[in-house]
Amino acid sequence: MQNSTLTTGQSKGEQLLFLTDDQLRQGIELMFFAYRCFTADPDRILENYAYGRAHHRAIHFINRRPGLTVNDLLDILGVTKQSLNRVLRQLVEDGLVDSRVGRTDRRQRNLFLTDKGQALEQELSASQRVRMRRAYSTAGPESVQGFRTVLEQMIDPDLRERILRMMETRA
Amino acid sequence: MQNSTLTTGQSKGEQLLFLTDDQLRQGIELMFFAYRCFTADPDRILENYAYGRAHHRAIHFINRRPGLTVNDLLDILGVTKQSLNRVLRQLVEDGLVDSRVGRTDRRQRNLFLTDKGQALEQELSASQRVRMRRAYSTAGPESVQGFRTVLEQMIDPDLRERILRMMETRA
DNA sequence: AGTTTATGTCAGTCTTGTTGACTTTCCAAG
DNA sequence: CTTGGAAAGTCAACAAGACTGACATAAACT
Repeated sequence: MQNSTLTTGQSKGEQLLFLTDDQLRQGIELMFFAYRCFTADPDRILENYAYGRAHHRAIHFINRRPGLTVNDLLDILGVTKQSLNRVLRQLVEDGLVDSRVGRTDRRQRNLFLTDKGQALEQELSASQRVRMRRAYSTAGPESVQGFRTVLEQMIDPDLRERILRMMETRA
Repeated sequence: MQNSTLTTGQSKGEQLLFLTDDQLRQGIELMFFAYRCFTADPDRILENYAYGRAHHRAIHFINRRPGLTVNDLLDILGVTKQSLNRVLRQLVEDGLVDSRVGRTDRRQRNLFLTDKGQALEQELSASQRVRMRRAYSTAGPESVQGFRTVLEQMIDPDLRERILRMMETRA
């Protein structure tokens, strides 16, 4: 009975045993727990600054793509402008983010991290990289390749395309 | 310059190139986007029932370990009892969860899904399993193994132990 | 009998998301 | 040059879901 519930339309060949509902459910739980640990590190740091996860995300992607517009960021984060604006205003007020009027289109705002912002970004991402590095090196390169492949496939195709393009065109 | 920032103490051998800061950052972003897509499916379903992600998590683990106590669930979810209680009370009121007084220790409450609860669980987890199955089958068994290995390593050791034990002792 | 444990509850706060309405700025098409 | 609409910012109100702290109750343990 155990581990034998095959998914619809799957033959019982050994090569497909990783698609049982049980295996899928285990993957689902691993995602839940891993993500929680993954966000716990920066969350602890953010407490000291009275910021939240939303601030972290903004800082991360501004660092990733310096000069991106508010609309770009909205697109990436998938939240409303009102929600992002609250966070962004704080970061600008606190001198972590520089919001410059667009040169070609002056309606737009190009976002940059200040030195202070970069310092926090470094601190936050360092804490996550420590965890990733440990997991990667314990698991080994082949596992990491598989990890990346599956995660990519979990992302909606149109979003995946945008992300992969973003990752290629790195600073 | 690109993709060449080695992490502290890493030799430049090809076998360790997957530990550059860039690679780690890409892993971090993949986690962010994949998790968002991963939760988007059940979130859409939950809207129809006026429930949130917290309800989903409770339902998931009650289904996973029928008869678990409130304390067990608190331990797994890592939230406060006040936070869980709000959710649990709703689920009991709405007839999705059955809270029975413990037989050996009558202070405890053993939690079970009702038929109605199981139906919703099925609907929710099915939507996630569709995504997982698609990702798994596209990526292939070797990638899935790597995916699982890395995720396990991302989880704090003590929590990891408990989870793996939970996965083994499946219903 | 007193203490600890498991659970439940009330009140209040915070972050982060939402919607809706409105203004300002500015580009571009008519 | 005027005007329509897009981009951005702002204000207000609200909800979910996390938190803390205090307190209640029942049961079990010592």
